[in-house]
Amino acid sequence: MVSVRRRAKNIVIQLAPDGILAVNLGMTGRLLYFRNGRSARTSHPAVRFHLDQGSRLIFDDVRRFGTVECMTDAEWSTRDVRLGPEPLSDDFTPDRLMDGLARSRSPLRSWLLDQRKVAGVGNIYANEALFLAELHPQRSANTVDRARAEALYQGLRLTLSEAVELGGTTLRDYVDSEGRRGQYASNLRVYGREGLPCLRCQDPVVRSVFGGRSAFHCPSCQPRSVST
DNA sequence: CTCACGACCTGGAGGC
DNA sequence: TGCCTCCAGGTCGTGA
Repeated sequence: MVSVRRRAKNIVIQLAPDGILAVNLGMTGRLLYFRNGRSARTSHPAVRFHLDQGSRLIFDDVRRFGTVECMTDAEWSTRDVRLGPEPLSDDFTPDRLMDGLARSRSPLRSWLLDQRKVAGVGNIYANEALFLAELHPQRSANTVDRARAEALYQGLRLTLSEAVELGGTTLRDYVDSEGRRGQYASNLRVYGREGLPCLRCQDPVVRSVFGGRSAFHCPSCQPRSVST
């Protein structure tokens, strides 16, 4: 192993002299590291890597939606280029976001979940960013004006940087390689708060389902209509 | 091409 | 206690 990095929702492990191990945790996957001989407490181990001096790296996944793939650097590159920009990187700009939104009639929440448009945004952070930008999750992407696109850009950057700072969001299963849970769940502004007061206006948060998953929004702060 | 929807899996929570 | 239904952090294939 030479290095470990992240691209979108993939943990990218660079092997030498050529080769990539790409791990996608799916919804319940965990990549757990156990030092030399430490007993490996795993619930649903799927892949075990035996490393130097008795330490192990174990991919554990209850729902088996996660994947571990081995490929060449070239194969990884062809996949990499199909992914959208990293929202916390310099090549993600309000202009680029605005251009992407303008080309699509998808609901905003669906658009944000599409890894080809923006990389690494999941359902929780899509909902959070839309709340910060005061945009309705089902509003068509191409109806967003420049000012709102800027707000969504800032919302994405703020949400993701805060969440990274706190080690991510653990609703139930997620832990990092040392077994630590993410601490961002208690900082969520709208996700999972159905019926609870909006943090801006106190009106109750509404849950809806489209695209097969839950969306949360404040009907007052995030109106569906384009006007207002 | 874009978009909506179902499928893939398992287990925890809550209702009766 | 047990059975049933609903729900879940993601991604991919199909078909309109």
